[in-house]
Amino acid sequence: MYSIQEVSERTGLSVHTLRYYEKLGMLPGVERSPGGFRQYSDQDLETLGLICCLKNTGMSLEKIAEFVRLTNQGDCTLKERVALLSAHKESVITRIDEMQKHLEKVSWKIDHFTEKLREYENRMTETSGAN
Amino acid sequence: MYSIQEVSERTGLSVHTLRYYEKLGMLPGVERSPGGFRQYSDQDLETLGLICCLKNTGMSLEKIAEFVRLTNQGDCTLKERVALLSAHKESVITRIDEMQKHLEKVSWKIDHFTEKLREYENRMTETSGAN
DNA sequence: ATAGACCTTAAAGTTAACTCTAAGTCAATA
DNA sequence: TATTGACTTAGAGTTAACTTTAAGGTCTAT
Repeated sequence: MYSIQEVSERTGLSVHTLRYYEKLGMLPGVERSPGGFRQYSDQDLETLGLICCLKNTGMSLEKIAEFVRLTNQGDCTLKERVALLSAHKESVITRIDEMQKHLEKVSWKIDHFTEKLREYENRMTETSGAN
Repeated sequence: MYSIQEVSERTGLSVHTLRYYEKLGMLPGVERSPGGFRQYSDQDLETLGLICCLKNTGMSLEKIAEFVRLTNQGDCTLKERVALLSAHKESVITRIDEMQKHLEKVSWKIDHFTEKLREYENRMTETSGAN
């Protein structure tokens, strides 16, 4: 069992964010101590790991909460969960592909500016540093 | 020369967004008709193309505006611009890499759920559809 | 038994990037 | 010439994802 502070350190999410995620239904059923403190299980950490993966690949918190809800409904939602994750996977692959294309254009620009910079520095050298 | 409407269609940005970008300093010096309407040049479209590349690879509008300001200061900012774009390029490469790692974990989960789903469906078939 | 760290909830504030509204100007057309 | 529709500005509203604040309860070490 881990305190919210420990989980914060392990996941890199702030304690505020952890409570916020719970409120959004992204991490239901976290146990409480007699005093009402959250006590995270290894399973909770596991779930948080997947949540971070989904978040870091651009899934909205709302969608993640939907996925978690399905998970808690048991095996009868397995098909839906596979569909949800597969659709997400496809969209991420597409996005990475687009980013790579855009990045290529940025690379061309860098090359172009580097060339222009070389010319500019030559001009500066020819006029022996004046202006 | 293109009207804001035409530019909106060509770039996929809304007319609101185009004016907003201009207000943020991302596209200064767009010409105006006698009546005060914006008249975009081919150069403006070119600049918008780069802006979209930078935006779609995750650069903030503020950073893009900074880049455009440098551009308008002429060749003496070439070095800075190369540095800015190169740093951006590196960060995008890193981000793509991270996304691919996260995506791999999502793929494992899909495989795992698919396997569980197969087992689940077998159970359902064995009990000949009941429950 | 009490100080100080750490926990609680509810709700307001922040930031980025739009997105929309209001009130008015300009241009082509019936 | 009067209406329609595209354009103008300034500024308010929206959404996602936090982040902070307020007001207070709990735990641990002395």
